[in-house]
Amino acid sequence: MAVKRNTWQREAVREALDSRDGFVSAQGLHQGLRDAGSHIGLATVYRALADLANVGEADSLQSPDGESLYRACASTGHHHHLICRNCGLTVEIAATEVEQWARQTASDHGFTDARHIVDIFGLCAACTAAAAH
Amino acid sequence: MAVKRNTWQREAVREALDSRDGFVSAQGLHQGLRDAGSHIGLATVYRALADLANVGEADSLQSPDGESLYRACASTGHHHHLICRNCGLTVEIAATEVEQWARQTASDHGFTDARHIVDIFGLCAACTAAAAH
DNA sequence: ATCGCATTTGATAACCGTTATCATTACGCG
DNA sequence: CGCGTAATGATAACGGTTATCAAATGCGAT
Repeated sequence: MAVKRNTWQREAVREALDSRDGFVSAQGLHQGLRDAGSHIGLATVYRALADLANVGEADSLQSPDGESLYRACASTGHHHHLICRNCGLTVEIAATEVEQWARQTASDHGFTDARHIVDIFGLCAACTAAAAH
Repeated sequence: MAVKRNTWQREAVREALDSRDGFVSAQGLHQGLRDAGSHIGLATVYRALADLANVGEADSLQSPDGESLYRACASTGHHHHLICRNCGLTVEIAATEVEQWARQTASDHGFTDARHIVDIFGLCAACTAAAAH
């Protein structure tokens, strides 16, 4: 484990992730890769995603029903998401103020190594209209 | 299913939830009830918690490792939590500013019916000290 | 108070996503 | 080219949640 090797599988996962706009589940990504003809294994997808998340190249969050969702992450900066609970549309939101608030609040209470979960679930304009009829 | 019946089990779950300060996992709550001498079943705890969450008497969130956590929801006001990822210590934090920010951000993007998840996970002072030696 | 019946309960099995296992493959360096 | 070792992948194990279904129980009607 001393050195990370460059395998085509890892690249495939990275690319597949980049090519998607919203969040994808590990299984979804795996399915997509298989459909595209790749013989990549499920376990490998999980490992690759976990690695990407560790290095900071991907963001992960838990969907309301317990799945882990991943998303290619603009390398710099940490941002949050506004997610349509109906169609899955995802909007990135910069939240500098919230960042600061979170850090501040955590240290006010003596907490260290603070990570925060800040995500907003709602109905996007389109789905709101569709639901209103 | 037309009418909800009042069973002692449902009450037991509600009270057990009220008596706890932070978030509890369904299994944790079940364990606690069993320890307290109750013969309540695991499935029932899950059902009761889901019901409470539906009615709005409880809030639920997903822990980073995929468990569903529940907490009694103070009827008035909505607040967030600072949770020690090691010992589970939970501190309630008022977040008026964040509330407002979330609502604003959502509507800025045309989203409606916005709920937000805002929680901070970290290491509390005690656990930080313990981990540092 | 009692009856009747539909809802709820509870032990367990099924489910689903994730992680571990371990023999096999193949990257990377000399 | 060849070796050592990390990565892969099929599958089993795992843990939390949900479904199943017979038995128990609340609740309105009597």
